Amino acid sequence: MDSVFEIIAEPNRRAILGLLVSSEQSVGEIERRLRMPQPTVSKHLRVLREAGFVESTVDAQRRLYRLKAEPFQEVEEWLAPFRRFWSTHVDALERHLARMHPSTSTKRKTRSRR
Amino acid sequence: MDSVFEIIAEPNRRAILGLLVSSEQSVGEIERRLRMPQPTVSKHLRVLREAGFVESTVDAQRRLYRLKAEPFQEVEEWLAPFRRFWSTHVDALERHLARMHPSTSTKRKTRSRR
DNA sequence: CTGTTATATGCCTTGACAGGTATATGCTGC
DNA sequence: GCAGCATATACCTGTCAAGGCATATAACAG
Repeated sequence: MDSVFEIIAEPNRRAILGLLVSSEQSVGEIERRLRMPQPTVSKHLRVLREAGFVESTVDAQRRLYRLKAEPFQEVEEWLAPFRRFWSTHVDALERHLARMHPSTSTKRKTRSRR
Repeated sequence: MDSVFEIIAEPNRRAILGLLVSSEQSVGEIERRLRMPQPTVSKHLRVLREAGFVESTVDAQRRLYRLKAEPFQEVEEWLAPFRRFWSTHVDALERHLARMHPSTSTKRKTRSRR
């Protein structure tokens, strides 16, 4: 598993990363919040740790995991050239997202275009 | 293959997307430039097309592929919360370094957001 | 020391996906 | 129509990673 993209391809890993945005969490908390078996959590955390997405510190019997920045920046760098390209096509994106996630309300001030 | 992240997890697909940043390309050109067997190119293009990363138009016997914007911005949206997180770290680091080495000029790519 | 909680690891099975090769489809010009 | 080029698809196979379950390690409480 070499690239950061393979790491974030896994939905459960993205869920874990999402949890850690707010604050550091113990394995048990992640297990509880994501309703995910403990070995699964540990294994994904291992992958994330070895890829540099997270780091852990010991707190008694617990281990607290928190995010690290670098791999995210790697994604950011890859994305950069495409950003220049897509910024002219914003309207199409909104239609696209509306199709993919019909429930998600776009919280934009509805300036009634179209 | 449901999420955009699984799509871009494949190195050859990222290579194809990279090629298309500059301009649209035919299958044969991609095949030539990436030194990749033609069926492989076609298969990856199919995946990319079905995921909305590219679209094609017919030009005689050739098909010209070009990028589409939406899926990239989906990645962008996922990345956004983490960007907030890491940029504060970077800023903190810069302040730290500024105190330590007041003479050092920060030659950073101008981070155009926030 | 013993039991209990928290986390990590090992083993096995299963499924998905990428590559290779062959072949099919489609368009063009004669 | 046929020949030739460009692209797509079908089929097969190997690989690899994720999940389930059992078990190992580690730190704490008593």
